[in-house]
Order: sequence, then C-alpha cells, then structure tokens
Amino acid sequence: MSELSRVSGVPVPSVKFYLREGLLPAGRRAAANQAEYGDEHVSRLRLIRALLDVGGLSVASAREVLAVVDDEDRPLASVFDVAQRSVSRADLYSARTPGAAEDRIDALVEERNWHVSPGNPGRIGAAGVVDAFLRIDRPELVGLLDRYADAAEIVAQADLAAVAGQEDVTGMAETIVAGTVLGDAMFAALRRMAQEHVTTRLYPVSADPSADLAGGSRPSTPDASAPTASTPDASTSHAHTPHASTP
Amino acid sequence: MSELSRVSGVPVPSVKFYLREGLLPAGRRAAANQAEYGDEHVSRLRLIRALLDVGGLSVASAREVLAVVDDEDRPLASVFDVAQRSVSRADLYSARTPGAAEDRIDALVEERNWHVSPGNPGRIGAAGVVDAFLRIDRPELVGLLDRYADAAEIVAQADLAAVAGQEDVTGMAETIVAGTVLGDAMFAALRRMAQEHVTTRLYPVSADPSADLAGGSRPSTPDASAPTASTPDASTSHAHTPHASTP
DNA sequence: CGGCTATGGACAGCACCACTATCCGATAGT
DNA sequence: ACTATCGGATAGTGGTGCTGTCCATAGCCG
Repeated sequence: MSELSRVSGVPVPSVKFYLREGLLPAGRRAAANQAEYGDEHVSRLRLIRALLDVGGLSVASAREVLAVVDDEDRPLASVFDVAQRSVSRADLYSARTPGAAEDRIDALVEERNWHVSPGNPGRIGAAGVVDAFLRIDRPELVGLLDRYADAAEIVAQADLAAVAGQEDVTGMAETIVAGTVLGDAMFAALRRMAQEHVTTRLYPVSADPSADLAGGSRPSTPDASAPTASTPDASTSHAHTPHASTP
Repeated sequence: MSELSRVSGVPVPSVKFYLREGLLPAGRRAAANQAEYGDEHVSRLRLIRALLDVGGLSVASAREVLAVVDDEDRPLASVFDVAQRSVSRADLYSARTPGAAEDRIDALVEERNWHVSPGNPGRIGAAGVVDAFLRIDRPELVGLLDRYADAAEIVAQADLAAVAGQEDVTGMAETIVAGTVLGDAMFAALRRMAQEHVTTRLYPVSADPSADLAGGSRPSTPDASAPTASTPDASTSHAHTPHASTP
C-alpha cells in the first residue's frame, strides 16, 4: 500500500479512505498484513483524484460513477445518465413544478427537434436556471438560451465523437464519465478565457490603468450585437490588461 | 424581518445568517427592536439564493461577488474577473507549474488569436483539466479542446452582448455576475440535454428494453465525426428512451 | 527464538461549511 | 402591567472529506 501511495502520489490514509468508501477495489491479499496492488489500482486512483479534484464530485457521486465504469453490461445511455447525474446538483431536482421556465425549455427542445426525455437532469437543471433568471428579474438573460444551445450542440457532438472513437466497452464508459465530468470544467474554463478575449476586443483598454471602463455613464457599447465574429481578427494584441486580483 | 422572510421565502434564521455574513445589507433601524426592509432587500435575497442554490457558490464567494455588484466605480473587466474567480475552484490554481498541459492551452490561445492574460482563471483551470486528461491516460480527450473552444466563443459573444444591452452600471455588473455564475449551470444543463439528443440520434434504441447498446462489441460507430450538424433534421422522433434511474 | 518495525484495518476525531436553535434584552400592542 | 414579538448574539447541528490513533499480525534480523 505504501508503494501504491508513493507511485500515485495519494497519501496512505486517503488510499485507505477510498478503499473503505468503495472507490478503490481491494488489492489481492498476499498475507494477513500484506496486499498487492497493480497498475489498475494506480490508474483508478488517478481517475478518482481527477473526478474529485478537477471534476468536483463528491465521494458518493464518484462511487456511483465508478461502479458504472466497472459494469461492462451497462447500456451506453445509462452510463451517460449516471455521469450526468453525478455532476448535477441533486437539490436542483426537487420541487420543480411546471411553470414558465419549464415551458421555455420545452419550447427550446421542440424548436430544435431535440430528443430529450422528461427526466433528463439537464432539462430540470436548465429550467431551474431559467427560473432563477426570472426570479432575479433578469428575463433578458433567458435570451441567452438559444446561443447556449448552439454551443451545447457543438460540444455534445464532439463528446459523442470522442466516445465513438473508443475501442472497448470499458474504454467507452470511462471516456463518457471523464468527458462528462471533466468536460464541464473544461468548457467553463474555456468560457472564461473567451470572455476575457471578447471583453478586451469590445472594450479595448486605454493606457491609463485607473481608467474606469464602466464608470460614469454608458461605455459607448460598440458592436457587441454582432455575435458571429468567429473569425478572430488580430485585434488589440497590445495593451494587455492583467485582471485585478481580488482584494 | 418576518415580513421580508415571508415575501422572499427565505427562513428568518437564514436571513439573519446572511445579514451576519454581510451578504445582505442591514435594514433601516426604525427602533431598537425594529428594522425596515425594502424591495432592494427582497431582490437581493433572491439574488443570494440564486447564486448559492443555482450557481453553487459558497457564502464567501457570494459575499465577494455581491460586493462587486454594489461597487459602482469598478471597471467592467474587474467585475468579470471577480465573477469568474467566484465560480472557479480555488484549489485548482495552486501548484500549477508549466508543462505539457499549459503548452497545449497556450497553443490554443495563439491559434485563435485570443487575448487572454496569464492569470486568467480559465487558463489555469483549462490547463488543470488537460493535465487530468493526460494523467488518466486519455490524451484523445484533449482533442475536444478545439470544438469546446468554438462553443466557448459563441457563448462568450452572447454573454457580452447581453451585458452591452444593459442600461446602467449596476445593471451591467449584476448581469455579468448572474450571467457568469448561472451561465455555467445553464450551459452544463443544455449540454446534458444535447448529449441525450445526440446519443439517441446516433444510437437509436431498439424496442427491446434490455437491449445492450454498448455490450458485446463495437456498436458500429455511425457518422459521429460529422460534428457541424447544426440543422437538426427531424430524425427519430419515435422510440423515446427514458433514462435509467440510478439503482 | 525474541525483539523491532512495518503493514493493513477499524475507529474516532478534526476542520470546515451552511445553516439552525436558543437565549436575551428591548420594545409594541392591548 | 402583561404578553408577544422583534433584533441580535452565541452556540449547536449535521454532513463531508479526510487524518490520526490504535492494534493484532507478520516479516525481518540477529
């Protein structure tokens, strides 16, 4: 066990914890006080850390998801389902009654001819977010839905293509799980980068570091309503603004 | 206070808690044992609940973000920065040393002529995810980056357009915060829906409910590599598979 | 064969977080 | 005067993700 810990970089007490919690299968017992672990334990440990640290899963969710990875006879759709649920916060599911938000999501699904089952975690989650937009009195944010859905289609296509490229069933399941769980984090990160890029493109920063872009009055709002500028011109490769650090 | 609680639907002890934690400004003291609250307190409470429940922020992050919303003299980029950091898990920032993952992200940024500062939370987060992909020995998932970046650009354009549509500075800041924090949740939800849609389109389900889609051998991998099917044909509006529930 | 050390397993404890319950003095209403 | 309610302060709760302690056993060394 100490060697497993050394190779994987996970502290021995944590390895014990994962064993106890059922995330990591037990090693082959060689003696009453010896157990042997193999490569599969090392890679499982790495997957565990990725799910917990990068994907932000709870131990309980990770256990469910790993059980699915180990189950060879599980239909593909079910793997997706479990992986999706593991990253969705359960509290969002409760007490969602049909309302304006649900109608908006239903309309979106219909418009796009999407095939989405009523119990899909995303459907309920999306309705929850729309509901939140309405509750905080920002209905204009609901208008983001269409472009977000465009982007979601692109990402989902890529996800499925990655899954289809897998050789065996276990590989597929692991790809689905890793792609679903870590993909959320990856997209969120890329979104932040793209946001900074677009921001600096729309609101080029003046040389004065204390320049208050938003202060005073409306900041002249350049052509921010031209959203399909997917050809990034080599604009403003100068005057690079480091983000302010939180005080 | 009890009326505020009743109108907003937040329990009195929680209101007290948010007051204590500095998320909610104190009401006007009318007497030693009376305080008066207005509409701004109600909407603030709703925003707090949206950030905590839907956005999944911690109380500490919500406090930072709300302080930014209240600060009228803050540059636009700084508002984005704080909002972005609030949704990024801080532990991902630590101990990231330049490596293959960072190089991959740098290459992406260069390819796209993106303007992203080195300290951008997304940059570090994306490198962390790529690193995780490599560590769990799934380098093929790194290939998702390009399509994800396409999608991220679309979303960021939409985000900025929504911000530019705002009237006043406070409105802009609130839109940025709500859009950034809740937008993550919204995209993740739409991604789940799109995944189910694409899955059922690629792997139409047979009538037999016990059909094992992934079992046995490779599932014939249809044209999953045609990712730009942004015009959803009216395919497979039949044979609707409810997702399996977690056992 | 005797002692020393290391191992794996069980269990309890800890730190953090988001609340929540209790208490208290000060009114407001009757 | 009396009771109910209010605000604020403080302490407690339940859940989570480890982490530390203890112990019987076993391998190793002389």
